[in-house]
Amino acid sequence: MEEQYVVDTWQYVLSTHARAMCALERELGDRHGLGPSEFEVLDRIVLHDRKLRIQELCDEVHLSQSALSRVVARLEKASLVTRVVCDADRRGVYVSITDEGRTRHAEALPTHRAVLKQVFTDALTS
Amino acid sequence: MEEQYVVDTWQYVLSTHARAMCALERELGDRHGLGPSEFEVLDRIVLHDRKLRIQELCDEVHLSQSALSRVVARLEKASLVTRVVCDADRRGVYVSITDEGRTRHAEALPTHRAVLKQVFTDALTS
DNA sequence: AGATAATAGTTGTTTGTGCACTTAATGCAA
DNA sequence: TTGCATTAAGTGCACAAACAACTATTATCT
Repeated sequence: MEEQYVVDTWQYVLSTHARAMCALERELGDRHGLGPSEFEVLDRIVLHDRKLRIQELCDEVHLSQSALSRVVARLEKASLVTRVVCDADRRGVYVSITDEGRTRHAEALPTHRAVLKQVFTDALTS
Repeated sequence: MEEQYVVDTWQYVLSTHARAMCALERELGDRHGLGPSEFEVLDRIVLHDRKLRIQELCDEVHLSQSALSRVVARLEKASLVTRVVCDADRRGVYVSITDEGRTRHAEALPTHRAVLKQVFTDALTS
């Protein structure tokens, strides 16, 4: 693998990530009261259309288990998800989305996609 | 632009960024006592091969001005760079790399590239 | 069965980052 | 020159994230 390819790709990833994250934080935050991590968790649950274990979420969003635990705690406090102990394995916790959570996610989804589309478009034309 | 393209690209960026950042933090930290941001700043100065203004660095690394100010402060404390007030515009600050900084950067460079190469290779084969 | 290891999730602590604000210097207009 | 806006950089504060330590439950081994 070429050195220059590695450096260029990394530069692309860094710059895209920074601009998209920044824009998502602003837009999702201002318009829907959600952080990128909060949205991501809701999005995963909606995508799978079922309750998920913390660890399953851990595999999909790029957060440590402890960070994820706190994201879920914030979401629960905002009544967007509920936590229930799994009775097959009582160590585990299922996270379900509430109706309010579904609504909020549905509202935020177009914003999320629009921001990304904008960022990727800008990346091509600059 | 296709919705699916946007979602997939974003997923790629998120996952690559997370894995590379995590690995860089670990390897650069353990082996060279540098964070990714610290390395990035040193790398930019070496690349340009001259002292740079804080704001010039700001355009190249993806950090806020305040975060950058603190990175430079940490680097200065570690004697890897020096800060001198620009006498043309006395608001500005030049950041120069020290010999020790050059040495440390030269040591860390192969690690940095190797980590990225590894991450990108894994991404292709998984 | 009892002891030990392993796993799921939460909590304490530290650290890096962004935002808003401050300080200092420069540019510009009347 | 004076007054005011602008720009460069640093600082106080709040917050999210990672790491390590902890609790509770389950699996394993003798």
